[in-house]
Amino acid sequence: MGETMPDTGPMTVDAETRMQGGEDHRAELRLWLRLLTCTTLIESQIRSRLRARFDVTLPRFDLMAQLEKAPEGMTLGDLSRRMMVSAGNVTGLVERLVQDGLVDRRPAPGDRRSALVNLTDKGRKAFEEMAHDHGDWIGEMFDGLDEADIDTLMRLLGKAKTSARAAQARVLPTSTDKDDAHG
Amino acid sequence: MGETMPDTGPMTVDAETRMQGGEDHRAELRLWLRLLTCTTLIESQIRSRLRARFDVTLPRFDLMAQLEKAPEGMTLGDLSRRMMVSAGNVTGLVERLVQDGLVDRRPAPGDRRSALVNLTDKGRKAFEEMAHDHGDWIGEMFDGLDEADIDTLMRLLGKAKTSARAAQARVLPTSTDKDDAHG
DNA sequence: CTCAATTATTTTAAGCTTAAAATATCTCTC
DNA sequence: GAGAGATATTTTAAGCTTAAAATAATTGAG
Repeated sequence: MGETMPDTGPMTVDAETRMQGGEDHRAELRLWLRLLTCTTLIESQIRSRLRARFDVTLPRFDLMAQLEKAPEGMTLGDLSRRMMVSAGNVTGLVERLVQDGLVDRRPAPGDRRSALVNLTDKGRKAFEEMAHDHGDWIGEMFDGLDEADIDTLMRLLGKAKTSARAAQARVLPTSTDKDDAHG
Repeated sequence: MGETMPDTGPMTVDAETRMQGGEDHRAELRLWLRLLTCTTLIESQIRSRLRARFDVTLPRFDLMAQLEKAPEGMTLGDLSRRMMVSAGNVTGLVERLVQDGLVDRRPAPGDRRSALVNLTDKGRKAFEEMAHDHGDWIGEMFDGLDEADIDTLMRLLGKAKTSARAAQARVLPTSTDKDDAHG
């Protein structure tokens, strides 16, 4: 099959052959790498600037950012889900933030398993200051994009998000159905 | 100034006032959060599937992926730059991969400070198997995007990457400006 | 009510990650 | 060819992160 055909560049005989049975995911892989590069690039800068100017770590800032949007406080489980990190991770972060006096935790009313975490006054004040600079940094980082670029990215990343969640749902046994006849 | 003006919703006097001196970065912040969500979502799934099916961590897979593209091997410094992680991080990862027999390291010819890292036969074989599934997973994850979506995302994320690097260059005083090379 | 399953959190062990300091080698200039 | 500065890597300390097991409280079915 095609043994005399010369290599004609990216789309070689091998690649075509491979596509008969499975699929080629070259474009998707390149997209994934670029997405990862972008995120890593921005994340590293934010981390390093937060440390340099405020002596705070990015995960602590992220946790405080969640709390700032929740005046009633959040449980550790809420934080874990919103931040998309493990429960044990949140336990440790909250511990250290309590130590710093930036958040407090108290028993949740009505459920003795849960604790409610809140920003302290000190924490709220510190966060506002950091958030102001953080916003400027993000603005600077995306300076090269115009409004239309941002809109388009929001839309397509939304699509990607939905697609990735669908893949996740397909692979997770999903919850409590012992007799899911059709997956 | 404006002391009798009532609060009229999201765009308050405070927000407008703030915009006189500085800028508002609401759209950019939302974009950053969405970018981060997408990356985290995909990264978590890849990490968990790599662990479940191959008992390997994502950083080890990433390091092997770099080596696979470099038949001549890479120094630790090369790996650190390409993977965008610290040098000390690479030291530890290589150590553990050598332990597993997946890579080897030997003195770099001509520079006694450096070491060249290469995939072993075992490592190359293991990587190829993992890479095959990994490609499928990424393909599945971006299943909801068509070709045009992917092209547009590549283009706009490229723009974002350039913009973020520019911000970085502006803040780093010392740089020999070698980072625009991408292989 | 009672017990099994679920949910919330903590603990543990292993590994990842960074920044900064330390070591060793190299390169370039005089 | 010596010494200053640059580069490659390792070490260290602290903190982040996960998966899995353990603990504790809640819920729901019978």
